[in-house]
Amino acid sequence: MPKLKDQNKVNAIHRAAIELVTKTGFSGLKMAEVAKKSGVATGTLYVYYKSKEALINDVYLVTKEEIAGAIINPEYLKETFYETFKAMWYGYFGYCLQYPEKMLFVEQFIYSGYISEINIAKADSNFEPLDQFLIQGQKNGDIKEMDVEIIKAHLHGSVHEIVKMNVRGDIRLEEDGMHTCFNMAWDGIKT
Amino acid sequence: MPKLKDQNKVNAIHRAAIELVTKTGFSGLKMAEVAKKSGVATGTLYVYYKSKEALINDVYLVTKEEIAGAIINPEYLKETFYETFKAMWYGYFGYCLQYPEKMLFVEQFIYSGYISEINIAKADSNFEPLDQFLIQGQKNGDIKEMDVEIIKAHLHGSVHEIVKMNVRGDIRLEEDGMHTCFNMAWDGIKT
Amino acid sequence: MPKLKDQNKVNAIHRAAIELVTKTGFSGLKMAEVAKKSGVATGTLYVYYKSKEALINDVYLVTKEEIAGAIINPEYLKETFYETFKAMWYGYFGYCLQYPEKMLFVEQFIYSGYISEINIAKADSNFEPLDQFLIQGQKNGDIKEMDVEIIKAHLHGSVHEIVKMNVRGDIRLEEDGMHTCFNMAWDGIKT
Amino acid sequence: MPKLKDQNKVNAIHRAAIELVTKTGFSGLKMAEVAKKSGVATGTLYVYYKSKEALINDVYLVTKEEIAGAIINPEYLKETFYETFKAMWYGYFGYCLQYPEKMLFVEQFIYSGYISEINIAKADSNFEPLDQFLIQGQKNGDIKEMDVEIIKAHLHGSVHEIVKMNVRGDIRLEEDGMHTCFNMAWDGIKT
DNA sequence: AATGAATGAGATTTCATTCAT
DNA sequence: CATGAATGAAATCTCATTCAT
Repeated sequence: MPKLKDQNKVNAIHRAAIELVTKTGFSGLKMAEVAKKSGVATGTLYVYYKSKEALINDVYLVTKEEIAGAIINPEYLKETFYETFKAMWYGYFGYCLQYPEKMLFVEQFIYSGYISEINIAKADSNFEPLDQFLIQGQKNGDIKEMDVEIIKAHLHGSVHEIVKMNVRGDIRLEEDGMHTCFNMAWDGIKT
Repeated sequence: MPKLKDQNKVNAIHRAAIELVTKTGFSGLKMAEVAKKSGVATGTLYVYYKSKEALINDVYLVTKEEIAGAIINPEYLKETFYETFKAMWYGYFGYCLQYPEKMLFVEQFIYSGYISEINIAKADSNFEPLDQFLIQGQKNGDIKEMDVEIIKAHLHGSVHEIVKMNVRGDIRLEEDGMHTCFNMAWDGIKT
Repeated sequence: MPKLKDQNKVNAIHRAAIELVTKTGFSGLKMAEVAKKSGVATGTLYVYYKSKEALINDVYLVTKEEIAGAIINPEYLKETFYETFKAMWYGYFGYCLQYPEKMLFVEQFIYSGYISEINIAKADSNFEPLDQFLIQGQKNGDIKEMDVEIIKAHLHGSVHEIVKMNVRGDIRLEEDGMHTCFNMAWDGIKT
Repeated sequence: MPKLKDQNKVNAIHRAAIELVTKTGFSGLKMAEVAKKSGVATGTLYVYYKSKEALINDVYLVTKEEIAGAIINPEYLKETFYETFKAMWYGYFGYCLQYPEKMLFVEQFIYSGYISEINIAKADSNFEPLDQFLIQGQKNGDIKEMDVEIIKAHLHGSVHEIVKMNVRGDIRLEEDGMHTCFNMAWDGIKT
């Protein structure tokens, strides 16, 4: 969490960190480069964060919140479970396609050696409503009965890997392809 | 690839590297620690590999081959597509459950900043037969029509995330749970 | 020397610098901490002093003057050399007991790497009358014949070390102990 | 304490650190300079010590032991308390004259901000025999009755300040001067 | 004058790699 | 081949000082 103010700078620093991690991995993330890319002096990074670790953890937290927002959105509430789920899935898939760096950052973070357990828990709490939604779907007989964590893992694992393929250029996702992906997701979990 | 011989040492070095990467990520992998954990001197690492990058790439290649072997196995060939697929899926899932460090190593490698493109291609070539198998399934109308890469991404993304949950202790997979996971996978891709 | 005015702030800055030096040494003295402890902004320190060195030198000079005043005091002039000396010694000892931070600051200053030779000489000039007094004592046969600088070194070295013990809590000085200390001092220099 | 070996290097590092501290104070001690002066690479310093603080603490400990050896020496044991004390005093005074850097290092260390309490206690334990000797002298009525710590403080405070004067060139100690200094010391503590 | 965020030179520390033994 | 102490380039971090407000 930033010590002081100037949200513009905080944003620029976050953006720089995320992009650099995506390009070179956590091992390649250098404070000097973050500084340069975000247009501040190295010392300034330490005005906002007490260490590289703190910076990375903050980026994680903020990004996770953003991701939660891409899934959990009042506009996505529809008549049926299916329709709501579909809106959420497309929300998430679209987010990942648009911001694959953020998706990658978050994914790699957990195995980066920079984890703060407290932050993980804090970040996870943003997804509470999603859990509730899925549990309701199970009660209504819409989707398979099993640990909600597994369902979420199955769903986002699939999304992530597909988006990664797309980013790497190994595939080229068309409108159609996306729908088939959704069908795989839905067919997998529906009863 | 190792410069010289003594397969025992090579194995010990691989094991150490994999375990350490899982614990601290690539950013945290230190040659000194690899040496200590594998019971050799730092200098010795450079007898076997010309650099950290070379070591990591070799571990990647060897592990990818091992993984391919866990999926593509003559014993898994059955009467029907479904049965063969099932055997393969369980083969992979079982491998990941048993060696999550290897699964994680391989997964993170691509975004580690240590990639050698040549190695990636070489590693991927091991999975050719799997592609053929899936394409045949599509021709036969067993599974959905779409880019095979996407199907693979969908499947292994799901497996990885579920295994990671299990490793972290967020869920506890029983015999039953595994079957439901398989059903999610199969229901997702079947026609 | 302060650039401008507001004696309250100057005093607060001095106090802060002295206390911090006592706690962490000159190597640990940070302008940011001086600012915080004295209740001003870092920038303000540079309104009053052109550099850290200038600040430290000013504190040194002012404190040395204060110390001279604790020793050289018209009220201390008595009938005999012994009585005057005794009054001075108690004056100095009492001062050091009351302001050990100032004593320590001054003591460490010389080896701090922040010395300005001019300031040292200026500070020393305050002690001229003490030199005269001691020389007179030698002429009268009250105290041993030897370089006055040595006598002063002997006396204040003793006082400082005893006070430091007391500050550290290694000893607990009572009224009695102080008298014995004085006797050590006097017996050492008397003829 | 050194991690590994090569006592030559350890000695060179110690010597460099002591000389540099004497010249520029603790604030001026730079690892790069210690490395250069002792003829090793900066990295090598960290092979021997885990931090600047550890290095400084080790120098302190070793130097304190050396100092204890300069005072507590079987050859100094004489017929009378007076004679033994005299030998010890000259031993210490001589040591300080010969190695003023070490004396200064030790003196400044305590207020350097680099103290490790454990080390202080460990270093002090070397002086146990001296305490015993002084206590015996009090029992025999040779010297004044008072806390031994105060006597030691009085004595070494005097020695240090006189030696410092000499080093600075403010005085020039002759054979004679030294004897007078001893007389001040002895007259001060004798009964 | 006063502020405190921003700076960047410079310090400490790390770690992949080398090399004498 | 094996070793591990030594290296030094490069990274992280600090902090005196500046400067826009």
